[in-house]
Amino acid sequence: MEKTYNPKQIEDKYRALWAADNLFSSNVNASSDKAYSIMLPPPNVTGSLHMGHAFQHTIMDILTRYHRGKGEQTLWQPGTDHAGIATQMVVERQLAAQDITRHQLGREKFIEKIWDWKRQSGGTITAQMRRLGSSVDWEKERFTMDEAMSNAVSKVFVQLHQEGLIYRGKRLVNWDPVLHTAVSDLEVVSVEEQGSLWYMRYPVSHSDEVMVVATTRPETLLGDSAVAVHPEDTRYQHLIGKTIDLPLTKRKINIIADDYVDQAFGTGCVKITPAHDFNDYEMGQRHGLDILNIFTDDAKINDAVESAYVGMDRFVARKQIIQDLDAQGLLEKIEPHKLMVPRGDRTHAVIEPYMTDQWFVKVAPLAQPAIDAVKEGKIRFIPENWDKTYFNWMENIQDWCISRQIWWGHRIPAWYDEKGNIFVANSLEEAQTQAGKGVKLSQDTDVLDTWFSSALWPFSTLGWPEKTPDLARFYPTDVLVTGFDIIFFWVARMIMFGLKFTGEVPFKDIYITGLIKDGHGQKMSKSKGNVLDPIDLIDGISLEDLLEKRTQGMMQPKMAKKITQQTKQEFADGIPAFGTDALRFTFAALASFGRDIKFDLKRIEGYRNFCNKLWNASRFVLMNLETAHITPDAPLSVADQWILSRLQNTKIKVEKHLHDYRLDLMSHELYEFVWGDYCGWYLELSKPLLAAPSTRAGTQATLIKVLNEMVTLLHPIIPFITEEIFNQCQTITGKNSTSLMTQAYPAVDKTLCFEESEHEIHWLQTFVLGIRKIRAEMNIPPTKPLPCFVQNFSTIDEAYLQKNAAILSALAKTSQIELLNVTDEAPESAMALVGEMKILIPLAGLIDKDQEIARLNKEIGKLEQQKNQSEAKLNNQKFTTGAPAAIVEVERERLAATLSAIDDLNQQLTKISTL
RNA sequence: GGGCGAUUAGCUCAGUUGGUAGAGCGUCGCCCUUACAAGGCGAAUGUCACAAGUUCAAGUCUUGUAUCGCCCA
Repeated sequence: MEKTYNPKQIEDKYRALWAADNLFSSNVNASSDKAYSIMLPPPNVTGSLHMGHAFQHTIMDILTRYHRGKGEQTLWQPGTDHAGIATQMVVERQLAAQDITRHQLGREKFIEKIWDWKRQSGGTITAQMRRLGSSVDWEKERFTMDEAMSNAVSKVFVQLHQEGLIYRGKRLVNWDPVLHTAVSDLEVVSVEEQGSLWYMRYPVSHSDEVMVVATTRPETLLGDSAVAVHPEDTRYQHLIGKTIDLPLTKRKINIIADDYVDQAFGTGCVKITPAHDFNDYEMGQRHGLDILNIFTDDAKINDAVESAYVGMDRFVARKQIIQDLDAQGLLEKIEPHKLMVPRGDRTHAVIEPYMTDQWFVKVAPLAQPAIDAVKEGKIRFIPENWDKTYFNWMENIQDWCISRQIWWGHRIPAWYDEKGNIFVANSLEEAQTQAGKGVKLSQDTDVLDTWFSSALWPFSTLGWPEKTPDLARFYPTDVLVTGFDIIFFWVARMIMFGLKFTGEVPFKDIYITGLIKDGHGQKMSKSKGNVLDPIDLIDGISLEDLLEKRTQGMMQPKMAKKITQQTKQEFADGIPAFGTDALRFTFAALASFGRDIKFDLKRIEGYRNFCNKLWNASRFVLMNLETAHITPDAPLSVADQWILSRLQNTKIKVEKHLHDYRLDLMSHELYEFVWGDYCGWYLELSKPLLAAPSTRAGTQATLIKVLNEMVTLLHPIIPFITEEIFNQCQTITGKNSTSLMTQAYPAVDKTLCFEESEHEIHWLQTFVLGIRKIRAEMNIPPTKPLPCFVQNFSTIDEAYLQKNAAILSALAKTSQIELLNVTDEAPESAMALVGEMKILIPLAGLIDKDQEIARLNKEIGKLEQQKNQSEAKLNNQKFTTGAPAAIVEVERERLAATLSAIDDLNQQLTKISTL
């Protein structure tokens, strides 16, 4: 083995091996009586793997590999999402580079282009998943636009329509005037921006009075249907019921009262524009107001209202209207005002609430069973308080706009005849049958929201609506691993559709992960230039390349400069190659239940070091056992029993943490065991044990046994390095297996728990630590052999001393250990305690007297504090009578031990001081 | 405005049914000891945001306050 762990070489090797032997297949363990399944939240096919994916994929892979190792038939279902708008935009942009628009190309040709593109570069993300070692069943990979998936979509649409749960209607939707389509709430990002509040004078009809109306959007004046005030607002009581002569138009609008109006905002009068504001729309419904749409599809003023502004862009119109109002003396004032501006996440255009014909899902009837499923515990959120967010949304749920005015996606299975009658059917043929022969039909031009097909993902991927064996075996799935940002848009909809169409929940657990932020807690984003590519952490990247990546295609050169500066500061030497395993271990270790996870390079460096540690421990074992003949049933030394016992303990905890989805604690447990117990103590213990013929065989067997189990336990987290170690060890273990992946996950073996050995090794550790401490504080080199005495020992101490003489000499570098009677006069020494037993290291020119006095004083000081605490408790009668007897007893023992130690140290102090 | 969350070592975070506050990184010493300097040995560092309450006992439970964050309207 190499002296230093080198991830690159081994990763390529095992990726190839796993693929060649098809070890990720869900056919593995087919005869098991248990099945386990996870659906990968299908990533956007246009996308690439970001840190959030890598994080969640690591979690899913750990769960998958663990259950596969447990012998369960395990499916991790992969696939990608067609991502309607995003994908369409990618291809449109490519066409734009050649000066072609999609309209010039036509719908069919354009869609062909998209498919071409998908075939070419749609595999980016799956290629990256392979780099991560994600053990998904590639044979089952699906794409939401696959034929089978599309059929499922159409079937669901038709059935919901038949049941009256899908309808077509005119409603306000989020409209992207650049893309010319409705977009979902998820695709709208509201950001606070600096705007203005315009105070406009609205003249009351047949009166000299004006009402001053404050608005952030003066151009919507054209579409005003009313002015509203609070019913209890004393300022305006006399005006309710009168009308306003709407400026710049020839229209009259009513003054109405509605308690939605906030008296304190602006002047307490609001203009109501039902066609261009969601709240105004609601109020319009309550009061039967006209809905007057004043915009075209690209947010220019239309001709619905006769005015001078027809054809103007909304922002041009705004300026003009302000100017014109001002000219007429109708502008009272302008105040700077911060407001939330909704923008499309792709186009960055200001989103308009816009009246259009759209298809909707009537959600309320579907929502109730979905709420119940969580309430009844059929589905469990982890961490559980996410259920509150879920309920909060589900209980106030709105109908879902599912149509999009784009070309890429599942086309709505609805046809119109020339009179506008609608025929919803699975195919043109069916629609034709409904419409009658000879009737000319044309299909709806809209496509479905991508989330519509995603909502079917857990069962459509398994073959639904067919009753396939996969569906029977793997549905409901076991856990959904996802972020909280899509609880509404995806998670809730899967539950609703799952229950509706399969009668069962789509998954039993929902593990909501935190969000990966950068080292400063900032969200990673292209525009901030703080994105980390997981692949760069694996392979490493130079500063130059990183700068190039982060500033490429920046809109503002100023930002590019700032990003360059920041990046240079943070990654002065670029990023070293940490390897996949280090990255995965880092993700596991970070997977606590917090909401934000700050990703700090120092962490991954630490876990890379952990991999190196594991590597070198294996190297040690291999070097020592190369020529050994392993006797599995050789008698075990105390140290062997101890490490085996610790191992069982570790396995118990690992299982528990895994079942609680606490991968951070799971990885921490394994980290401690490997680094602390195995490397820190056991390997050191094994050195003298291997040297002695009587213990050699047992230690050889234990070294390899524990190492082998260790890598098997770690394999779900760090599959590559463990696979390599496992394979290198096969000559010693005598196994002849193709892959660690086929090995059973180690179970707890209660017969290997040795309480007494744990006790003995604990004694030994205290002994060694005591001496090390004296050495360190007295500046005695760790290599210098020390003679020492022990005094005031029990029979157990004596037995331990005798048994462990060789080990103590190896670990504490004692040259000899001499037993002294209590009555014997000890030489001038530094002292450490192991329980009641004193370890004495003769000063004899080695140890500075003053230093030892200082050391003892410090030690005594600490113990005094402890003594005071214990005494305070025990002197409190309420404690001694009120607390459980066992607790009181522990406290008593603690005090006794402390007092005895103080006593010993004080004696020693006096002794040394008087020398 | 409604909901959720956070506040623990210099930094990033654990802390399981209340029972002596932990880890990693960083810092400070001493060591290139044949598995590992990507390492070893040792050390220092906390009014657990604040206040009150419950309790024999509170980082942990209750209430309130402050600061910060996220989601929804």
